[in-house]
Amino acid sequence: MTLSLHERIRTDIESAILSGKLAPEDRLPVEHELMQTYQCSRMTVNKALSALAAAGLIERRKGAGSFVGRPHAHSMILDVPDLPVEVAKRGHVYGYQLLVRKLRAAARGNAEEELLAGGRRLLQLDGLHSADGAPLAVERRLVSLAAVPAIAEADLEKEPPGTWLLRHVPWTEAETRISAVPADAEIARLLKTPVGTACLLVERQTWRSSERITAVRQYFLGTAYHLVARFGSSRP
Amino acid sequence: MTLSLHERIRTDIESAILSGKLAPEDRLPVEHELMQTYQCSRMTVNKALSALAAAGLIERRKGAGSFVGRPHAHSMILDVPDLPVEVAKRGHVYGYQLLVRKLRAAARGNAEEELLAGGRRLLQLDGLHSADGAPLAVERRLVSLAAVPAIAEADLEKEPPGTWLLRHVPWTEAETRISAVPADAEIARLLKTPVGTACLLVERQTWRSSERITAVRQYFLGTAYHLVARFGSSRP
DNA sequence: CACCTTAGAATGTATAGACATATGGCGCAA
DNA sequence: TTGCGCCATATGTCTATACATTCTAAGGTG
Repeated sequence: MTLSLHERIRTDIESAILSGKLAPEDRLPVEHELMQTYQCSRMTVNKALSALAAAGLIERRKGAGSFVGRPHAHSMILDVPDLPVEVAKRGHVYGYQLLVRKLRAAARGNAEEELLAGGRRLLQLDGLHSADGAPLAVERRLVSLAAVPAIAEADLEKEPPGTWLLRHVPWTEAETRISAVPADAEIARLLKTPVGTACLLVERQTWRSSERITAVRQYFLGTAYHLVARFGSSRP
Repeated sequence: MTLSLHERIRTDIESAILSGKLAPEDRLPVEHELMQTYQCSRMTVNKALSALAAAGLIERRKGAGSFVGRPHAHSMILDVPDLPVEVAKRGHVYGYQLLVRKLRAAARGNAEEELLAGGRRLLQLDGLHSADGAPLAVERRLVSLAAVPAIAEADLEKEPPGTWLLRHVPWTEAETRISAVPADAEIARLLKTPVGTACLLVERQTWRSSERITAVRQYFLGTAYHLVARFGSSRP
């Protein structure tokens, strides 16, 4: 694989930074120096440096120069896969069972639900995810009918609502909270596990622009599931 | 904030994708059409499309065209904050206590430890994080002396090793596993909680290129801590 | 009908130049 | 000495063009 010139410039600088030859806050050669070094035009140098800046490795300041960025943006990519797909990838047979389907108003005094409902009704969907027939997770989901009227007619007996929503409703923003909680009586019964078992609790809300679409709480059997987040380029 | 032209083209297409106007696999207008639409040169269009491709939102195929990417959408940004900073941000007083500091060889037969050690010794660091004096998390960390010889002389009594490493050792890749486990006897004793309490277990390994730097297991008191991941721009 | 060739289309890379705009340091003046 | 303004510096954006590379589809040939 022969690299193009701007890729070569980019990787040269990248490895200088990663190897420590260039330390954080160090100043990089200015564009005209790099033009001379690589005997190329300024646009080519610019493309390489812009890519590094977009990746967060360097910081460019108009009028001042280019500088190596502070150690790291401590943020990683968290894969939040579709459960059926993820279970299948691990070699198990995925199953879903709809437990509760209920059209109702937002609970009075529950600010979260009232924001989600937006004056109209909510669709509550409780369900159980399983792998090879064994319970994996139980979820309670609320969907805003104001935002997604079409879901009232969707067939959600076999297909989990998360998957349906993924395919039918584009969202622009989402927030996920991850914590560990003991299973209460109801969760324990559904997951066929003792009360108090450690569960991974995933709470997620999604928006389209500023309109709230759905909120979900998923309780995973702690020993049977984990999330993975990555930073970096490689791929195991 | 007035956007530059290539930024405007980029955000226009971006919002068309996120709003669903452009579906995955859809073909984008070709560069010459966009030149006409925006009355600009091809380089400007190219810059916008290249940025979208770098971000993974679109895929460009030489000779064929540009296409909206597969919904790689559900990967989110997970903040992996420095614990002292995070605790302070929540308005508590952070504390750290080093429990064990031990230079040792990799455990025989433990492939993970042997890979990390790389033929040399490991530094084992066990410690307890607390907020307002109450135990928050216990961690066991192994650092490769082959990769980070300098840590042998570091003062790690007050400053947690994670913070020291963040400041002194650049890493290029990291992987985090998140799961929920019950506290065993030792963890429970250190966290001053009953055996079996639900704990959030965060396991992280970091590399510089292909050289392993450190591996850590952190047990968080489930009720006292949570992680947050986001997708999208705004939101508190 | 199956296969090969080929022309056109679309992106990839690179050049040379122009003007815009933010920065920081130097020198001049109060 | 201090403060202000100017200017050289460096990046930001954009143009117009050129040629390379790869894919697609049309059309011809056996």
